[in-house]
Amino acid sequence: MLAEARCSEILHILRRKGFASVEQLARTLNVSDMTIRRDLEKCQSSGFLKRCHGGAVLAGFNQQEISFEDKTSENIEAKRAIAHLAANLVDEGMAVFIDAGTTAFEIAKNICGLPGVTIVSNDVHTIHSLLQSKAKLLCIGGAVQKTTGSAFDEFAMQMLEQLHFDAAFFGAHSIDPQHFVATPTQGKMFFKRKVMAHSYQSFLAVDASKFNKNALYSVNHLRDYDGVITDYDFEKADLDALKADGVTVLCAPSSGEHKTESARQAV
Amino acid sequence: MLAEARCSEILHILRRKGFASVEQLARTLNVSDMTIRRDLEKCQSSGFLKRCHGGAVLAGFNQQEISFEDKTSENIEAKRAIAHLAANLVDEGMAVFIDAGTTAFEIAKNICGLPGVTIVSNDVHTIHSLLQSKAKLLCIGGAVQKTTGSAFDEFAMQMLEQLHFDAAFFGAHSIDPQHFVATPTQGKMFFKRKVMAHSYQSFLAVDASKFNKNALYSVNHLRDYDGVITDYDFEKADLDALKADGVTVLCAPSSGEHKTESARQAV
DNA sequence: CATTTATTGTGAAAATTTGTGGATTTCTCT
DNA sequence: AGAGAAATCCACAAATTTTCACAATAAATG
Repeated sequence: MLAEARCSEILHILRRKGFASVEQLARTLNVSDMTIRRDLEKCQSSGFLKRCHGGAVLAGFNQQEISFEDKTSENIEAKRAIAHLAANLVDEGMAVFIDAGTTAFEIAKNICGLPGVTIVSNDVHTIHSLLQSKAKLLCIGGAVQKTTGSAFDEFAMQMLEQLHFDAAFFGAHSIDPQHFVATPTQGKMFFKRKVMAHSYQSFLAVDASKFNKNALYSVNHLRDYDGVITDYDFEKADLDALKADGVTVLCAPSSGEHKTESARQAV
Repeated sequence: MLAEARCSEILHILRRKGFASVEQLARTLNVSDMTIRRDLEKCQSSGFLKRCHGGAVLAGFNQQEISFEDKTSENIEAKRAIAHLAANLVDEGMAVFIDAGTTAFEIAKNICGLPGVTIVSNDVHTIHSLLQSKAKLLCIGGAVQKTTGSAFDEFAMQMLEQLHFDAAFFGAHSIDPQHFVATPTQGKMFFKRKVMAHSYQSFLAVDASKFNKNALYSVNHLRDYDGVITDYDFEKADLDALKADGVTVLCAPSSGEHKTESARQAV
């Protein structure tokens, strides 16, 4: 049986049962458990399932998935470092868009103390958490997706149409090897694009775990951002490839040295 | 059974029953109670349930969840009673607007379990607290007032313009002796009026403390509502005055007897 | 046909999860 | 308030799963 066929069989089983153990799958498909683990790893990075100790669950099967991942996120350190770096890009009085997700939220926490800053977000968690801060808050309305707590429907788009940000900070679901930013939801794709179109500057904040993964909907390219803030510890070759692609990288200190390639200062 | 699957099973049980004991879960899932405790701990940190001595309750329901509200509102008992009464006015599949404030929020908690219900609110607290519920959520966007956590600016008005509710539940700052509902902010006045204009039915939910107070902006009259839900223990003379004014009063049980004056059933 | 490349299996070390017994805390009831 | 019961927490051992490096196998290439 081909590897491809095995993967789709795994997904098929998972869709029926919701979850499956490594041992079970190995027995069913007549391969070693190591092979199953490698298959699961592959499927996970394309976003179809979520790996867990002993097996895997279908992505979105239990709503836990998202918040679980976020809350227990190991790389909260990296996110802090990224947020710290991002904060330098914001000045007093700016109107800043904060994307949904924990990475962007960390940035918001770092800048909400600046005088006269306005924070705009479509993420209920972000808005709710910043109620006690000094920042002015603007909540993007719309149907709220329960798993993420964010809105990105037509209402959100419509409100966006009437706004213009000094800067926008985006998170990302994944960045593929060709340096395209991707997301698993169509609505999010359109929404993110429109936010970018309505922002003077745009920055992408991604921790190392987001690289070399895939998702269905391609949002845009890394070069479309004024800066990509990350803690990923690039190989020299990778950095050269990024530079050749016209990508501006701002490396967060957590990964060691500062590797700021043609970094621009915010206005 | 996988740990992940076990956690989602726990949540599943909890959603059905509201509460589950450690012992019970351990028996059902064939694991030790220590394991269940560790699972509950995990689920709690992702906010899906609230741990308590002997077991766990579903987050967003009973007591615990409203702990932050508790401090701001003394007469939570009355609000519960009012909310309970209000819940009878809502049926499956309805689209319901929930006003900003703790009274209306209590109502939201009471109806968010109904199948197919859509909750619409301009209150960040309400939306945020209902993320774990079954209800569909629509967040009214706009500039968020820090003190109340709600939006009622032009953006909010604009979004409202495109919505139509089956029912709207309002709170109130004050009700003056002439039975006019008042609020201290101009924006809120216009907003509330527009919500009412866009709702098939409108109900006012007010605890006893709101009566015979004043505020600058007069929103409308008690008779403009399809029902006024309260725990206020009216004198006979007061009730007659209200009836003479054409007001429909629905008294919540907390104040003793049911005094439902020409109460209407919801569609 | 030899060589490279990708895929799969194997075993040992590392990490994670689970159960157990005993100390500690919390709850209940007088 | 205090005794007794129940539940929780803690630390450690046992079992299971994962990871890593490397060997074996199969497929592809020149």
